[in-house]
Amino acid sequence: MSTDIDTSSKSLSGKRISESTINRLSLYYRALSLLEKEGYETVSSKVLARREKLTPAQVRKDLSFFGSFGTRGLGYPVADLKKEIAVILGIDRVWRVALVGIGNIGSALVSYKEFARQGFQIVKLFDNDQRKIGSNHKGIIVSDINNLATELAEDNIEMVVLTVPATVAQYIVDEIVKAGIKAILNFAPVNLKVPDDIYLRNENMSMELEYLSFAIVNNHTQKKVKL
Amino acid sequence: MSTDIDTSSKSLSGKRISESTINRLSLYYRALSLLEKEGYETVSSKVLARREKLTPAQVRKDLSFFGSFGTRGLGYPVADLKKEIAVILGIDRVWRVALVGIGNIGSALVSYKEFARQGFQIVKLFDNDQRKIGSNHKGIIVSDINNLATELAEDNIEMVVLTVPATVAQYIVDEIVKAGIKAILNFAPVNLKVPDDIYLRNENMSMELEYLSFAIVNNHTQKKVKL
DNA sequence: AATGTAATGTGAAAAGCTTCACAATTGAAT
DNA sequence: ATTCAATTGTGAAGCTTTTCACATTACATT
Ligand SMILES: NC(=O)c1ccc[n+]([C@@H]2O[C@H](COP(=O)([O-])OP(=O)(O)OC[C@H]3O[C@@H](n4cnc5c(N)ncnc54)[C@H](O)[C@@H]3O)[C@@H](O)[C@H]2O)c1
Ligand SMILES: NC(=O)c1ccc[n+]([C@@H]2O[C@H](COP(=O)([O-])OP(=O)(O)OC[C@H]3O[C@@H](n4cnc5c(N)ncnc54)[C@H](O)[C@@H]3O)[C@@H](O)[C@H]2O)c1
Repeated sequence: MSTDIDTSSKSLSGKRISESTINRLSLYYRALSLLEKEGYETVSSKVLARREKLTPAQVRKDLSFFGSFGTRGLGYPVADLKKEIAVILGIDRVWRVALVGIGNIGSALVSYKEFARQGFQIVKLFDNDQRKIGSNHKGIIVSDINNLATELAEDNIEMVVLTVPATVAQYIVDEIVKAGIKAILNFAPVNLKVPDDIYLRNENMSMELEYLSFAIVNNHTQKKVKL
Repeated sequence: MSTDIDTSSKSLSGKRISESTINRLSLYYRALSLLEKEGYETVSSKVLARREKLTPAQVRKDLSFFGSFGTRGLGYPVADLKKEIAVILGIDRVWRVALVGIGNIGSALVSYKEFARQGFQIVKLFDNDQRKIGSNHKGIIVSDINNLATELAEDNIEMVVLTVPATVAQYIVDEIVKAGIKAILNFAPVNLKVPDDIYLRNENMSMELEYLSFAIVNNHTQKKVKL
């Protein structure tokens, strides 16, 4: 047993948390939000697992990387665990996000209230189309892409959502990196080159449809593919 | 059963193909399309890997699950390999897709020409909003959600893209399943329950933003960029 | 024909991730 | 106070995926 006073969360130094674990934390967070609304005070790994189609062992293992949040015999305190996960994921704060490319998908994302509710506030929009620059989208005036660097800095932007055509995505991402942004969510179906210290995630919808196509054609089972 | 002579593709019975391998096939396909446009006739696993930030061994291993498509000393024939992958993924044909929920994100997806170019043709739209039913989106008249089952069948729809509010997603998905659809791409941030024989994929954008948030806050060293 | 070079295809090793299984702990019931 | 039931936290086992390394093959050059 530990003799010192344990402040629930563990130090992560030296530990490598897998991408899958991080993604599952998002699922736990979502499930806990719902459980909280439904009035649950505690939840077992078994119930939490069932809610997101995972296994109880997986839930416990994932959480154990970050601390001991549960009570043996009882389960996890819903509200507290939710807060803990928010801290781990870094969503216990507001992130100032800019979006570049106010086209079809960009407009849809700006209108999406759930992002702001999760702490991701889109506060800046950029485009290169003169008809769009200066126009108002959900209370935000679209800025000229030529002012990207200065306005990103002025507004303390920390993340950028990129929804420009694939043909210009690499050029724009280079500008975003030059401006000092460290995290980018890209929707263009192209493999962007960024320095090692930039966090880049890609949203690839065609890939998901192609997965479905493969599944049907090869008569494959959801988790483990059997041909 | 089959007494066919062996064609270039391997017999895959009993072999398990990982989800990652399938996803990487999509990336190879994308890279090959580009290489073809650029005029390349052959490509080595080394070059193909560099194009999508993977390793040459991974490329060769992935492809080897499905056959021997390359020539030692030379590499892979670009156009042929592209066709082979199209067959494997089942995108050497047109898929008839319906979209349910013509809101912000649904409208963006309907306008997205790249899907059709990849063989995913959105040919049917459904909504429950009287102001939307009967209206024209990119040449498609929005149908009443109440006619879902009959119209999906009449139109030989094989996949559904679901872009309705999270609160009604489970109800709608039940109807879609009842109508005999086997593949669904869901955008609502909710864990949908479907029978084992239904292929369901989820597009979760909040999860990607939360990953970025985690990465920044924890100064997370990423092994690889998420596909 | 022989040699050199490039690059595949693939078993085997290494690394990574998930599941197992159980001691430990808590709260409730007797 | 003791027993019982529930459930966590975790090392170890089991499984999957990735990487390694090299024999093999094809073509070009001499
Ligand atoms: N629409 C979808 O459903 C969908 C789905 C998946 C992926 N995508 C991808 O998302 C991206 C955007 O798609 P879309 O359908 O919204 O396209 P779109 O043409 O509607 O929007 C692109 C926007 O980017 C702006 N833009 C172009 N060049 C720019 C530049 N140099 N600087 C700043 N802004 C610039 C345009 O003015 C336009 O507003 C594309 O890469 C597309 O492949 C779209
Ligand atoms: N907008 C985004 O950028 C975004 C991003 C990620 C996820 N999502 C998710 O996608 C879904 C749609 O988001 P949105 O922003 O487009 O919302 P939206 O409200 O603009 O669109 C939803 C559409 O579904 C229709 N609808 C509602 N109930 C229906 C029913 N019973 N049958 C048929 N149609 C019905 C509505 O009439 C509307 O047209 C939501 O689940 C949302 O969480 C949206």
